[in-house]
Amino acid sequence: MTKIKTGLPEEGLVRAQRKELTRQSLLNAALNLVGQGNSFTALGIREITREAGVVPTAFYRHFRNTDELGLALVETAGIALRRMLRDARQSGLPHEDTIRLSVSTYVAYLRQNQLVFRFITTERSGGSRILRFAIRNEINHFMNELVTDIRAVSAFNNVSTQNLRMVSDLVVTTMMACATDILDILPGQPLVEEEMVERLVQQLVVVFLGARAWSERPKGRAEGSAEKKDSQT
Amino acid sequence: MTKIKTGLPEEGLVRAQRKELTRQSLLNAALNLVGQGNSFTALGIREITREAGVVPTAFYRHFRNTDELGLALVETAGIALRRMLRDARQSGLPHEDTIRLSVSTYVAYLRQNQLVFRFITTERSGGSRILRFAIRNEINHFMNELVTDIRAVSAFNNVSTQNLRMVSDLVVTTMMACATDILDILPGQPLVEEEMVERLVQQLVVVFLGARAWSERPKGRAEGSAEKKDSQT
DNA sequence: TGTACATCAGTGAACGCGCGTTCACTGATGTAC
DNA sequence: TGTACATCAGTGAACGCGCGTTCACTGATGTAC
Repeated sequence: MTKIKTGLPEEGLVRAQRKELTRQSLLNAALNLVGQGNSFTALGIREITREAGVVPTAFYRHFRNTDELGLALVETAGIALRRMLRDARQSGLPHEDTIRLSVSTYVAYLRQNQLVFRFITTERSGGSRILRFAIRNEINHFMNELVTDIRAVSAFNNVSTQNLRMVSDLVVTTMMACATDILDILPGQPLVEEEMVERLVQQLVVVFLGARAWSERPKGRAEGSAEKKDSQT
Repeated sequence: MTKIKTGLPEEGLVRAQRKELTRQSLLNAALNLVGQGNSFTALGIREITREAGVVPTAFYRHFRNTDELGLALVETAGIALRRMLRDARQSGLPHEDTIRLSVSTYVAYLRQNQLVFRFITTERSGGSRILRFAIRNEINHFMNELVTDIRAVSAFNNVSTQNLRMVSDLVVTTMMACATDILDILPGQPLVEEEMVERLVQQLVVVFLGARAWSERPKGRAEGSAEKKDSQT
């Protein structure tokens, strides 16, 4: 009998593909459990494999321990973040409408990758040391890209890199904090979410206004003496 | 034989006092374990009692479960926060030097109550639902007091409460994020800490500059049309 | 003050349970000829 | 194409261990008279 290639999932897949499928179901199982309110740190191998529908020992074919699985999840989150930035890079100026648009993109991604983001926000400070640093690293990458993006905006092209980093850090912190809040509200409360999104928009506007004022302040002239540029190209 | 009252600890204490001592050693044990890098959520009763030097079953004389102990810790943190605000309330204007002073107070408190704050920052997003909400509640209290304090500053006395809350939320978020970072660096790196403190100061300055610009922006006139007041009484 | 009884913080044995990890296995898939 | 062997993802039994919780207890402390 020759190989049958049907359109069904599971059938007609090579061994490596089936293995990858199991791996994914383990990752999804962990995310689902975290989504149900469990702390990832407290998850056990048996718990995860039970949720994934495989035998406990199958776990070891894919990961050495739960930390290794966690690192794989961090990578997933990093990919999502980078994808988001690519999508958001259509806009330019940090004015209120642009910010509102970017925030919309952001919140949409939060909702779309709810479980991964919940994992990130909870384990960023609560997880094991290795996990925390991996996540912080991923967020740093995100911040660096943000620096590049902000630099592209004419209003900020005379600000020192160091100050840009400081501001970007502030922006990212604000966004992450909001993610925690949004992901914690129950699904049936769209009004609360709207309020939170509006608050985030306002806070980011405040930050950017402050950043402009900062770059124009008389004291630290190291960053270049900018004249007021109400650039709205 | 009559009661002997010596100056020694443990001796000459009434039963209730001895009980309170054990309770405190349970709380401290949990904090120490969290400080050693453990996630509070993953702590067990046996682990805590072992660290405290009592038998596992003694735990139940004080708490029904670890969540109840966690709530007691949240309360401790709340007290520390309020004490800090009282200390910091000596200053007035949100200018760079004042902010630097407040931040110094803040960081000193962080160091002084290192374990409690580490507990707060890790469990704020990583703990059980009940714990997360208790912590958020405590932080909200903190924020409300901050609103009152900021309102007292002349430069902001014409800003709507809603906007003040939005800005205060931003301030608190920034401070908490910095706490996470500072508490995560190793003890022997004072330089890194200095940098982090300086960054926090700058970020808060940016936020307050932004807040002033926001309250003066032409769009939303609901907050009152403030003239520039470079108030440095 | 002294005595007799009550309280209750902390003890220690015991329980059933789920955990992580080992091991030898099975049988479908892959490979060499 | 067919055959014979190798690989290896997933299985299932078994292990020793620490867990949370129960229970009856002990003996110092507290209270009533």
